[in-house]
Amino acid sequence: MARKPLTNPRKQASQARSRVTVDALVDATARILVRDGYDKASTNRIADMAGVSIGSLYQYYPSKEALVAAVIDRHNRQIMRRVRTVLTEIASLPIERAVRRLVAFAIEAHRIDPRLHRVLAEQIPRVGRLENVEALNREGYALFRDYLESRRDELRVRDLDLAAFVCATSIEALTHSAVLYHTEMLRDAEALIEETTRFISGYLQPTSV
Amino acid sequence: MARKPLTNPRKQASQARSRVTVDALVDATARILVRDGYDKASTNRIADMAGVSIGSLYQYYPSKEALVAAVIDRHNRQIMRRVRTVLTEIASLPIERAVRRLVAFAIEAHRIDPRLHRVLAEQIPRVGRLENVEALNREGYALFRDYLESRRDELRVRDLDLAAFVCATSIEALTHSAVLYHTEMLRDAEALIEETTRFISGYLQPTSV
DNA sequence: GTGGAAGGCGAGCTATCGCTCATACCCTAT
DNA sequence: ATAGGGTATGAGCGATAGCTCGCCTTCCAC
Repeated sequence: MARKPLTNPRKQASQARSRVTVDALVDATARILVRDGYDKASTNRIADMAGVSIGSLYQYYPSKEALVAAVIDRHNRQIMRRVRTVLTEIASLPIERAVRRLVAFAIEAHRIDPRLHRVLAEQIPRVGRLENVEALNREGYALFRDYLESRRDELRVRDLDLAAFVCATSIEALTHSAVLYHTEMLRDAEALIEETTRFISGYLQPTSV
Repeated sequence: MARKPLTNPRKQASQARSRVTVDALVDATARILVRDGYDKASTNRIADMAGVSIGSLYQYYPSKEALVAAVIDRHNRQIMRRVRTVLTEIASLPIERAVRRLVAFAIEAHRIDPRLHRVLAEQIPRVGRLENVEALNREGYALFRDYLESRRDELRVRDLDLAAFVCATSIEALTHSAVLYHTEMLRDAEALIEETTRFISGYLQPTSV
């Protein structure tokens, strides 16, 4: 079951001029994915929108999948940078406040570019970037697990790995679903944040109320 | 923003012979989606696998998307039938037992054909079946909400709609993720069910412990 | 038993896809 | 100022996609 299509860049751009080209290509790929979807995102069209010839495209990326992978990787790097920042910020906060901050962050993050987020979420599996994404997910769990570890004696949960999985997966699903499919909920985002916080911290803490 | 590609069947099969043909087409589409993915699922290939000519394929479905939509609709009907059954079964159960049953069911349901479930989940948006799926989701929420309503005085949650959304989304996300991306968790499925049940019913009930 | 509708067939059309390659321009180190 | 690698170009190739259309077969009401 050998994976044929190479999804890694072909060569590094070394001069400033070509770095512009590469950026334009990745940007154009993202824009077309959002505007037209994966099927309509042909390499010719991407090159066109980037204002670059098809030949140049293939200088840097061996396939359409490689371009999509580049968009995914870039997006994930941005998200993970934010995630790390937030998790550092909450390190010293008590559980409920920490959870509230995390939930608010998750909503913000989904709101940045919901349509790109959605298209990428859909395309990740077929571009073989699942492993990378899973790796980042696991990093996220691990970071949150560390936080839980530091508050262990305030928790009622036993298995911290499991708890981190439960919390992270739920927060992501709830915010994802609310932002993408139930936008009416965001009219009162406070209520959503409040309820989710109660949900999660009620699970973690012995009995808050 | 008119949707061009028609995704509805072209005509109803009236004779037994043609119903067989239509079934074969939908089956073949599902099998090819699972085996080769959406990109490789050409109409020629589908007709081939169904043992039917492309001409016949286009008698009943105007496009590849329509076929995928047919698979999605059929799959969703099956799932929803089960969901309704389970929600009827749990109607008389106390909260914790009801939630446990629901969680166990969700895992079962995801395990039936995980790969088909996954491919369909990925393809739903591009086939414009989102509305249908959302409608079914909402039916699911509503049914669960009815259950909550019947146990209102045992609950500590105020907004039942919100609570139903929170519970349903979380259960689906946790079981989905566990079955598709963290299969190692299923080695001890009991633990997962137990924890999720604690998670959800702890949120719903005043203070169980 | 026959005529018309329902069903089935598949060669082949057009469009577009991903991608290559021969050619030419730009930049920088010497 | 020039050599030579880095960069950019786009016509066009072979493959395959979705899909049509003219024709044949099967079914069924009468």
